[in-house]
Amino acid sequence: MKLITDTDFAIDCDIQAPCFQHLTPDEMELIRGSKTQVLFRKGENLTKQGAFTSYVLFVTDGLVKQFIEGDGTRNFNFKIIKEGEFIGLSSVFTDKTFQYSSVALSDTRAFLIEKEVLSSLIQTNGMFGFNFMKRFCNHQESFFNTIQSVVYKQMNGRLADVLLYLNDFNTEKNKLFTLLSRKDIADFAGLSTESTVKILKSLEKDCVIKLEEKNILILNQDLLQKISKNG
Amino acid sequence: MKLITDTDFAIDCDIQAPCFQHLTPDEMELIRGSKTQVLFRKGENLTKQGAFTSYVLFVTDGLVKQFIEGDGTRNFNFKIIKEGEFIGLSSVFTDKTFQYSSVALSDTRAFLIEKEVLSSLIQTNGMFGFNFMKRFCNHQESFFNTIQSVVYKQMNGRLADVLLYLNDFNTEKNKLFTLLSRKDIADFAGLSTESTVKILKSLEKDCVIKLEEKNILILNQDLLQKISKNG
DNA sequence: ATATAAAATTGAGATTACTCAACTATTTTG
DNA sequence: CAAAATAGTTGAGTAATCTCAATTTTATAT
Repeated sequence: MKLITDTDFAIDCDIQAPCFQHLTPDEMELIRGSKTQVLFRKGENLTKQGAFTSYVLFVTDGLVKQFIEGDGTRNFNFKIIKEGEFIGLSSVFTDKTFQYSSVALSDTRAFLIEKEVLSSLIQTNGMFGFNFMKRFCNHQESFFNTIQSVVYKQMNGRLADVLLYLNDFNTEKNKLFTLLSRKDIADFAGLSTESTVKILKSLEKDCVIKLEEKNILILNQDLLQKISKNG
Repeated sequence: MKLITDTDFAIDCDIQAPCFQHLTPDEMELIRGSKTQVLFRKGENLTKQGAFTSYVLFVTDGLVKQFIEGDGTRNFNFKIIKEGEFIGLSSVFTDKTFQYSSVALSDTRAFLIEKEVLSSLIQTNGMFGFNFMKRFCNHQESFFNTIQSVVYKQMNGRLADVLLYLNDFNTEKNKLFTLLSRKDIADFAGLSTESTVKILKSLEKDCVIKLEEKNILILNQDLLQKISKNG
């Protein structure tokens, strides 16, 4: 965890983020004064489940996985965070401790904003507050899909869902799949690593996907969506 | 669905609800003007998954189950709502349609508030907005527990979790368990009805619970909590 | 009150997905 | 670069949970 001294870069970032648009210059200055930018190395924790929350993170570069820690051997991965997204929003309103852990999948830049500052801005600037909450809601929406997948579907459908979800983050710039282990993918689907490997291989045999080293290419998106529905 | 004309009662309710404390008299009048009170009979839908959201509900009396609709034969019940709680808060910020269904377990009184009114209040009255958001967050918090239970635990642990959760609503006035079928309980735990019945019977044999008609008495809360942990 | 429908219960068998063990491939470290 | 550690793969056996069918109980309607 290394501090970045280049404040120009940091200031650029917060000005560009759409959620900061409704702030007055004074309010913007308040944010600037209370934030610090941090570089998280691949594998480092941005949040730790159970730890006290004193700040909110805003990711400006990199990829992060969010997960619920289980009994030690198992985690449940529920979200990938990319640049332009917040981590730990609920701490502003209610949480004393983080409900989940977050780990950088690649070197990740984020700035940390004291939650008291955000809290007071939300209360004094209703427009900012409303947009901030909008963001928070969007975060939560995906939980319904996650629960649907985990509760109703079985192995193939769940893994299909996960592949489709992860594929959206698999760009030229950031090849998400190459950053994830088989266990990571299994933890997204709530399956054992072995089952995950077996299904991946079987999907490859059926020409739905192509496994090249760690990267995964989706060859037949339609079929994968069908598997997601019927699973 | 029958309109209640007794507005005095309705006005009493909104004044008493703690979340309406930070409103000015004018703002309160805005709420009064935009709301209508409705009586939902047992079994009626308060919200229907997929339907357009035009209002938020505030329950003043009765018990409601919230659930995600599955493939037709299966639902996943994730929450019980009692008096003093909102339904459909996220629609104020983002949702065009309801993400879940809600059905009255007993005759339920609720008032409906146009979401545009709440939306503008949140933006003009930051304090109200902040408290409103706090409420919304508390609603969402339980999702982490739900996911934990569903993903990590097996039958006994999941059912134990569900019994402990439901038991908190099982008061003298409102005997929740008598309003729930075995399938309802199964849908909370994400189990088949048959498995649920078998575990209930086995818990009764071990003197952890007592089944009297539809009501369920928890005899050994500590043991149930242990089962929840180890399951 | 009786007939009918719905819900609860029970057991047997089938299915799903996991665990374990062995092995191979890849990555990391001295 | 070699050795060790980690990650990925595969198959066989096992455990968990579901499905189905039969039966009993409870609720509803005529």
